Amino acid sequence: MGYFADNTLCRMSVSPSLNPHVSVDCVIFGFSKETLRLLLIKRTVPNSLTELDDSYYALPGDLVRDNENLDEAAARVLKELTGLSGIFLQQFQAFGDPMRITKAKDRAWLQGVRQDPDARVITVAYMALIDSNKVQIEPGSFSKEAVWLPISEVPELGFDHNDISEGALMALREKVQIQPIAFELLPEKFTMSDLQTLYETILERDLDKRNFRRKMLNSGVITALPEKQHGVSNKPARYYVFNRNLVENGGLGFVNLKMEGSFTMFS
Amino acid sequence: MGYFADNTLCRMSVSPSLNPHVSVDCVIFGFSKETLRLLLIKRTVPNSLTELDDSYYALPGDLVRDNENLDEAAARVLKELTGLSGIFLQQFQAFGDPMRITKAKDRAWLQGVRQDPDARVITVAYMALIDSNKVQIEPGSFSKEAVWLPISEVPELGFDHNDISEGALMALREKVQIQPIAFELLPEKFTMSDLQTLYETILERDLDKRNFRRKMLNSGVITALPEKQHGVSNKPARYYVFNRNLVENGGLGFVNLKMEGSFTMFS
DNA sequence: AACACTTAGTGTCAATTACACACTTAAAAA
DNA sequence: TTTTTAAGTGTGTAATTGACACTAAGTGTT
Repeated sequence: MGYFADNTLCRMSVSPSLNPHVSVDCVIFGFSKETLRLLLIKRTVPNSLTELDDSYYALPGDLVRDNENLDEAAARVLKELTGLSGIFLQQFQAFGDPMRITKAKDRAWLQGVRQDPDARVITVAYMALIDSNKVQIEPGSFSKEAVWLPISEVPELGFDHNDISEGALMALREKVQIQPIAFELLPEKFTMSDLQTLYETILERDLDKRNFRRKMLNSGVITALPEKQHGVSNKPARYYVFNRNLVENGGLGFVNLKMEGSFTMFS
Repeated sequence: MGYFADNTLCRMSVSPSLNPHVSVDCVIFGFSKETLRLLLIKRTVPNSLTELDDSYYALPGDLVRDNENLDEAAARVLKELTGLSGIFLQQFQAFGDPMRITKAKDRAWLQGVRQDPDARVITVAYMALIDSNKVQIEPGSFSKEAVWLPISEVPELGFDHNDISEGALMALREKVQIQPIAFELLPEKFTMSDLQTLYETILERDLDKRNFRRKMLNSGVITALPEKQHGVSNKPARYYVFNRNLVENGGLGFVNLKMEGSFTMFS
């Protein structure tokens, strides 16, 4: 009933040509087994009319509530799904094509879940970077099932979520070369090889081992630990940690990881 | 009456905690007299209750219509105000704080203009880069008055438009160092000094003349014309043009204009 | 105990790029 | 003719990039 306390809100729909809804969607990246993955949820169409194939994958997302801002809404979605907060979460683009919702399955799902299944929804997309080991998927309000799928194996998703995912991946590729954020995908302690493999995976290109080490160490964004690997059947690798505090407090100056063949400026 | 053709739309407000409206706002940059400027509109509060000071500046913007996507809405706002289309226009951030509309003047203005003045509005912000000489301000639907104000003299704006403007400026500073977009702010033909002054203004720092010329010329993004200035009381400067086609067709590879003191990667 | 296997870890040199720096040139105005 | 103003030009040093191959330290096998 509290919803109706302010009945002016009901007038919102008086000018329907101007009234799309707003949601947030989270493109959640993880990295395991040398593969970039997305955390996707499985939706089952309620009261399905079609006999077969009535479930599909989608990005976790939800409508934005009145009492929260966009960042808060995205953080809420992330927390409800993974139980985690304090995660790297960055808005990257709003999607608002009026034709976003055309697929039959999408409409069927909305029919069962939304008050107004035909309303146009504009979505603000966020990307999250998670150490996927930390995630205990909570079979919560969004979905009974959530899975990490390699980005190369992401199937056709609901709505325009394929577009959104691809946008996120492109944004990640760019950001990773400008800001030291890749670390968010690794555990606290990681080896230099872990880090290099991660960069290679994101950028889809090989990097020189020695040059990579030199750059990373010179940049000052990581610190070597005394500790090494145990129980590996080869020379044990040293562990490193990301200097989160140093980076966030600007103790390092600008750190830029540029494209090969790029042309840089200025004096 | 057409508004009510689909009465399901009226149900949108049945769950009022989920239904913000969506607008676009344009941060329109221009460059003249060696100054970066914003194109702002003056809004006069209709049926003003307050005696004095019933007008204020704001970013041009409008609610998004049902039949257009976000980019189209932004282009429409830009065109209605300036008469121009085909302008550089890029989404940079969505703003959706529930407390966006708290100022008395904003509420007063909305009261006169919107069906539901109390509705929460989420706005998708765009930045536009214009050669300000091209603009013939059309006293159209948005405003009787629009002005170019130096960014250093932008007053307190309506809503959260100061935040949005600052966000746009930061985004511009970053983008200008990654992509050759500054040219959008200059006329077709410009001198090397024009270009350098523009960069210096945006980046708020001095650049070395010789290094700047060398970099720009080596980058291949501009071409020298045979033509020179006339009627200046000093050595006439050569004119250059931006190689728009070459850049847009990727004929140049990546062009990156980096920060001083930056640290780059990879091999 | 010796050896095979696997991944970690290390240094140098050549080429490119960044950065700092000061004088000459071309036009108009005085 | 001289003054004034902004345009235009080159070099040397330091820093960074990028290419490249062998040794080290463990485990598992024979």
